[in-house]
Amino acid sequence: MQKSRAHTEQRILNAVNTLLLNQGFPSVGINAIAREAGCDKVLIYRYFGGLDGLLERFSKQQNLWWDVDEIIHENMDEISQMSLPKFLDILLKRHIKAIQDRPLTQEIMAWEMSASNALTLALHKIRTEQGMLLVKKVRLHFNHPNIDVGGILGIFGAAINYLIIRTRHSHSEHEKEEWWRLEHTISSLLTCQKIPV
Amino acid sequence: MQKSRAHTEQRILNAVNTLLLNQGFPSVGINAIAREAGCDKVLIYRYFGGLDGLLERFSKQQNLWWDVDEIIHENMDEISQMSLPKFLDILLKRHIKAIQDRPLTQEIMAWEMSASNALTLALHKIRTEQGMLLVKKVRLHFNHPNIDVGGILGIFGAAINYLIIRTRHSHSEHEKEEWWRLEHTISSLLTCQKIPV
DNA sequence: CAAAAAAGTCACTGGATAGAGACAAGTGAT
DNA sequence: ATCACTTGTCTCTATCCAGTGACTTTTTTG
Repeated sequence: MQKSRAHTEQRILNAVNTLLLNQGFPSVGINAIAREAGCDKVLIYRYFGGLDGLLERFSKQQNLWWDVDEIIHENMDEISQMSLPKFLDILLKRHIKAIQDRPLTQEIMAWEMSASNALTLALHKIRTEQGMLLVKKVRLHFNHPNIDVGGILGIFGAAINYLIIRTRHSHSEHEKEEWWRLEHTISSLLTCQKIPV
Repeated sequence: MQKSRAHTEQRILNAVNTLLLNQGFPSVGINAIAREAGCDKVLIYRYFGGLDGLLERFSKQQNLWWDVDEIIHENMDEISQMSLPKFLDILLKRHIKAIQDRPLTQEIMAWEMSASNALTLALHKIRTEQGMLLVKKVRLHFNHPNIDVGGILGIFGAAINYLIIRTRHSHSEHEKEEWWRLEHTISSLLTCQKIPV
């Protein structure tokens, strides 16, 4: 084991990752991280200035949220041939996939429900920023000023986040079916084909 | 201070309530409860068999969730004059109010995101039961077999829960407006008046 | 009134936590 | 090679936590 600050810092950062994924956020503390990293906890204070500094650094080297290009990768022509509901439906499906692919983000979103720290703040910031960018971009292509695109994406996004967080540790076969049902219901609500008056 | 088991038990149960509301679920432990109740923690073990037993008793004397009658108080005639979307919209607005009126439930729902215990299990049980009853009752009045009433209520319910949990400790004036916007967007989505193809 | 049962107090164990200080070992420059 | 600096280990304090056993006080019961 070499004596190099860079390597130790990385081991500590990796320990945060491992602990969050395997034990969940309640286990993330100075002692547990040092134990997992195989180093002394005093190094966490020296190198990162404590847990909050560490989490802030950690947040910066992680890809915690989608950016707009991960959610919209059509060109202008393809978009303009679509209806707004259809397009929103696609965006939400990509949002689901993006969050499902980020178990770390799921854990931090769960953490967000009970506490505030450098990690949850970083997540909140990037999510808000990208959310506004996304709405702006959608607005650019579809001119329906009386439609609350942000509100619609916000509601379905909230529902998706809630369901992902609550089911993040159960991996039954039944679940795939549930997610399929969810996506189907979202599509129905957006495209309004299913509810007769 | 009298020496009566019944009174002490009630003081302990009240302490759980106070702690959950004022300090949040991370503070709910044997020591803190005993301190708040002004008694020795050994009594919690004797009377309730430990924290889990206490939480189970606590859950039984609380009104943690709506029952169907709190959500549907129309008679059959009134319902049959309504459209299904309009009716679901009303149900969801009542759900919002019912949860907003139960700060204890909000806290337990937040707890649910990070742990499982007697309280979260009790909440999960009653919520599932009442949810199924509600869907059943709606189905009774509106015969639209191809509409996934449970799915629709599930999605909007999830969104509402998520937003309530995340904003449960911030009481800005701005928020009332946000909730109004939320209800408005839900109405739009259900009644499908706002999204042209 | 006296004995038994219940209610309540106190002190302890064993384990975990967040910090800080003292010290040893390695590294680089002169 | 020596000196200064960095890296890393170890120890110590002070709290907090859940849980248990021994004890005293009060209440109930015969």
